[in-house]
Amino acid sequence: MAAMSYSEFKKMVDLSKAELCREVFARHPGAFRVKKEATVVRNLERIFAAALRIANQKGFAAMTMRDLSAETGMSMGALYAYFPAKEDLLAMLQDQRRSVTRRILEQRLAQASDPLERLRCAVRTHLYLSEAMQPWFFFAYMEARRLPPAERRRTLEGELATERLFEDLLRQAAEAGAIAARDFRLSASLLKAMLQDWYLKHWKHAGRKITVDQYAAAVLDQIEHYRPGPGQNG
Amino acid sequence: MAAMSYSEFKKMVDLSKAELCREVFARHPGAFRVKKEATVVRNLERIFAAALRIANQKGFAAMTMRDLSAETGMSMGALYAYFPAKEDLLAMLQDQRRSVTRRILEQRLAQASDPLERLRCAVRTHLYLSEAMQPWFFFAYMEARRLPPAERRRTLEGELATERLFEDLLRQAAEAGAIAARDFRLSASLLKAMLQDWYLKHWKHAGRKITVDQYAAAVLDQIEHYRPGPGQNG
DNA sequence: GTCTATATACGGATAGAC
DNA sequence: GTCTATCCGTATATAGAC
Repeated sequence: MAAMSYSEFKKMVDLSKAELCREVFARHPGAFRVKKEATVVRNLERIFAAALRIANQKGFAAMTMRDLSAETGMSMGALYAYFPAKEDLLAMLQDQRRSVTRRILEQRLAQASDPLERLRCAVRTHLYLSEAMQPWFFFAYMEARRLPPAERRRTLEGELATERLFEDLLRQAAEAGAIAARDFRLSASLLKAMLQDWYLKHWKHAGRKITVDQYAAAVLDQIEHYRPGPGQNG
Repeated sequence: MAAMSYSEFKKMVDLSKAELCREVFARHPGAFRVKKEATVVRNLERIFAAALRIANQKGFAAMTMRDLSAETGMSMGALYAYFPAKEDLLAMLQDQRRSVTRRILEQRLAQASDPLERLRCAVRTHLYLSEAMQPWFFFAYMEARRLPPAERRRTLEGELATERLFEDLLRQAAEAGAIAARDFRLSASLLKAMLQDWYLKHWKHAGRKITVDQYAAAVLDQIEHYRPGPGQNG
């Protein structure tokens, strides 16, 4: 498989707002007082967009239902037809991000078999996902603490699973001789930190006109050109 | 200068809770209704420790003054003798972290002149600071959004200044031939992400029994052993 | 399905005693 | 310096009309 770029990724994977909302509706059939899919999807789009915009600016706790009402143009009564409590809106956003990430990552990885290509694919896919859904990823990271214990555990476990995936991919690439050996667990940790910085400091990278493809190249460059051995350092 | 370890760092730099509180008192003379230094320091210790513990667990906005009262054992009335409003407590914590970071980083860097040593010193010092003051750094990162615009700008500018410092250190080390050339600005960005992950995911690293010295070595290893050139990749 | 109006509770901040 | 008691605004959530 040739290296996929972000624009190709976007053509192949539908992460449109409408599609995300349709999935939420499909995954939680009885969760809404409103029953007509088109209506639910249309209003969820407004709610999610507004909630992510406000919460990512001043924090979910500081966002009031009145803020959300004003930003969506919906009344408070109408909002409560789409989630039983404010806290459930938070869980919905977290859950959808996690579900999409896992699904897409698995799909994309299944298409590559060469170890180095799999590693590159995973890095790029993670960055592309967080680019296409930046507000969702930022929100999930910053608000993970506020989840109820059960949801919190699931999010944490998802994070660790992703990290273990990267650890395995690094190890397999090294065993195939494609990259140099190293401390795979610690390297996976550092790699994850770099991937997360892409969506956590999105405004900074955007201001510098760095594209997600350039960022992916820089991260992969750093990983692939690590060559331990007798150094030139004193 | 020989490589400094975390235990040596802690012997030389006093980042005890009492010392931090003494500095806050010294830096804001008229800010407290209570005037006796010993009393202010003793109570600030309790307040800061409790506030960081609660806020880092569930977020500053979700921490109520009643929570803080219970955790400190002080009454609400007493608390308000140490800050005019909840928001000012937030600013105080942010401000003190920023002030300490800038001061210590400058002090330590002034002691090294060799470019590679300066780079290593900066990386280690940043990690050691965030290890010694982990709750402060975590808090500052997660709650930066909630600051009033003026304070917010100062924090942001401090972050960018630190990143520019790392960019310069990388460039100078490369010009001295100590490390390979690369995109210095982007590399500084990635470096910063790795440094921040140390305190953002502190529980994870601690659970894996990674010491801050091991982490520093891994980060420096990755930077110093980057060797672009004809690769073994297909 | 959506709106207006409101019940109910909780949080920040202060007054005034000791 | 610290405590108790309380004021008052504001937040979530709901009831019931349309």
